[in-house]
Amino acid sequence: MVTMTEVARAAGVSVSTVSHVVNGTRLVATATRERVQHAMDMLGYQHQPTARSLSAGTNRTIGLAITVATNPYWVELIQGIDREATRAGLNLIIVDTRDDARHESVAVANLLAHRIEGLITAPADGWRELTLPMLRDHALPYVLVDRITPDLRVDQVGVENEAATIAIIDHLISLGHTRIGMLSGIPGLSTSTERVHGYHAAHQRAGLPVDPELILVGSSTTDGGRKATWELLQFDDRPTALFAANNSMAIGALAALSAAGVKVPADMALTAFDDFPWADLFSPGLTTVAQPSAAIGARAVQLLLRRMNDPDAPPQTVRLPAEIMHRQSCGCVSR
Amino acid sequence: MVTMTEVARAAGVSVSTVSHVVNGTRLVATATRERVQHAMDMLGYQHQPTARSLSAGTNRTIGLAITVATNPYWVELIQGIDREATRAGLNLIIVDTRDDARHESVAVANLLAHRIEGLITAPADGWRELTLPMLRDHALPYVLVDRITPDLRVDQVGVENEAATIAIIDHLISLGHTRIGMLSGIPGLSTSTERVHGYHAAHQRAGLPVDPELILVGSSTTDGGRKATWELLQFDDRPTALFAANNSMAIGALAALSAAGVKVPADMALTAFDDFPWADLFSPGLTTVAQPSAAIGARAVQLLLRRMNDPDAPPQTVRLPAEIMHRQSCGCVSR
DNA sequence: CTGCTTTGCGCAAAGACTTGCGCAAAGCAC
DNA sequence: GTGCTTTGCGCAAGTCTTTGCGCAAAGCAG
Repeated sequence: MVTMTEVARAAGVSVSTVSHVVNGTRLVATATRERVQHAMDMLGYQHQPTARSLSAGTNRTIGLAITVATNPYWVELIQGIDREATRAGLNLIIVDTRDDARHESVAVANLLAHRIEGLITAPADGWRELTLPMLRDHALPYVLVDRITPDLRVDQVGVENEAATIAIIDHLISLGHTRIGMLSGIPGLSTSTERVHGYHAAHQRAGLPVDPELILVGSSTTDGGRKATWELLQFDDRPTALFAANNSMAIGALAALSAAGVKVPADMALTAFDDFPWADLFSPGLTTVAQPSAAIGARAVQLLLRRMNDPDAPPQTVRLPAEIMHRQSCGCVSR
Repeated sequence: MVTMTEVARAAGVSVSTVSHVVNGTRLVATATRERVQHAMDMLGYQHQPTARSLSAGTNRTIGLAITVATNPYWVELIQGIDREATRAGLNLIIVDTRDDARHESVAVANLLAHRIEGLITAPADGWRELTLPMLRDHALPYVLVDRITPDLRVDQVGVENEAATIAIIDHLISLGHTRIGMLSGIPGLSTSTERVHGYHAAHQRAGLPVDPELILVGSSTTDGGRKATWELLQFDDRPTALFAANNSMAIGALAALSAAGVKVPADMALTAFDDFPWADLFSPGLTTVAQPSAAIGARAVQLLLRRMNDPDAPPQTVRLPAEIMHRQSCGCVSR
């Protein structure tokens, strides 16, 4: 492996000078700089940030701890983070948390061992007990994405769950629906509770009573969505519209409805949180709430950068607006 | 940050002893070892593999360079690699290649900077020119997954594309189909060509002629699949069955067929490569070729381990068998 | 008790890089 | 020409860990 020492010898300068041209940390005469550059090219010098991090304690690398899941929302989030990190000159390395607090903590320990200087994470349930203490021990700057913890003073980015839910429920109400079923996500996650809040708020605003029986837990899975939908279909006083709090449950709902021979949107209107690329390939096309995943990711990187530069900055919670993608399943017959 | 020096002082031993108890590299008297352990616990010592890699040149970390995509196949592959790496005591860090050779090379350079000791990658087109030379320069052990390059003597793992395709086409033929349309993937990738080979081989074996017009490029995307299907529907002598070479194209096909009012499987049988969780939620359920993604990932890790231990071992190409998931879309009315 | 082996541990160099300090040369005003 | 400021660069210490070498103590056979 070719080291700075060799480059220095080849260029006839000291290693400190080589270091300074590599990092641009102090002025180096143009002629000297070019000699060094040339020597590096000749020898094929490869910088070793890992050694730098030893002495300088910095390597421009941030970590992302997230669950690697098939959900397009996560994938776009990761892509958004990756792109923004690249733009900011940061290296990004990713580890899988498996959405499990125990595994999350070992994954983060792994990142820590690689001397990351900041962390972005979509915390699993149990994160506060297992992972957070490690981050504090290391005084590592971090920001939370997707899942917001309101009672914690930390930097975090998510979508406007409540407002978006209100908007879509509102839409259903304006179409004349008064009994709207809801399939809610994994209990305990902030995203789940916020969406339920939105459901209530929309009803209240419209002066409509909420029938608590219409809110079923679908646990964010396809199977959970299917079962919950099936239950709703058993009611004497069936809902006429359905809102699934994420895309997997929506797919489950779709399956249950078609199995039961319920026509969408004629017999039942259907809407969902989370857009996905083939949402309009179903017939009818699914009306969804599209999260700005990439923007959320980018914003997370920016927050992290800010925190890395100023550890004492006041913590910030950012909410990005979502967009309703009108298709056919809601029955409003647009396009 | 607490270093070995501090632990050593606290335990009243030298740093070398601390290092040896941490790594188990030489015999340390039980009493001493316990003192050191205790000191580490008290001080909350965190090992710094990055510093080790400086002097010892090893840190037990491997990298994964892969495209972070919504395709469930990739996701399961990543999960398989992650689990097997954990089992083997290896740390895994992931970077996104965006399935683009240029970006892939910077991502790999990033990994290299973190002193990984091995790499698993699903190479993008152009990999041989941009990334491979870097790997060779660094003498880095690596293994390829998913995409097999037959003319390169390297370690690689993939699925039996040809055999699996033969099996599924055979199934269609046995159901009486003689004109079978094929939607093929991104041209140039080994997976694509192998599946086309399988298509031909199955026909040959059955003594059936191949009509080249029936093989259309769908480029592995939903949209490509839809367009190609639409074209096939225009033929006077329409195919009676369809085989999509990946899941995205299958979804596109499904969309095109339903838009055209073609009933599956009555008017057109449909099968596809790549299973996905909600394949049986469509009606009819999609008959697919399921790849053992997790097993492929695990195997890749094993191959890498072997190569890391023995750089001169003969390169190995591993093919894992796929499984046909019979559902309704093929028209064979199983279950 | 002597001399040899084994067991247990410390010393110090090495590994690749950064950076505070300080020196020398050049530039400049007077 | 003199004295002061810039500009440009080298020296060497420091970062955390590993490991070859070698020393001391303990164990043991004779």
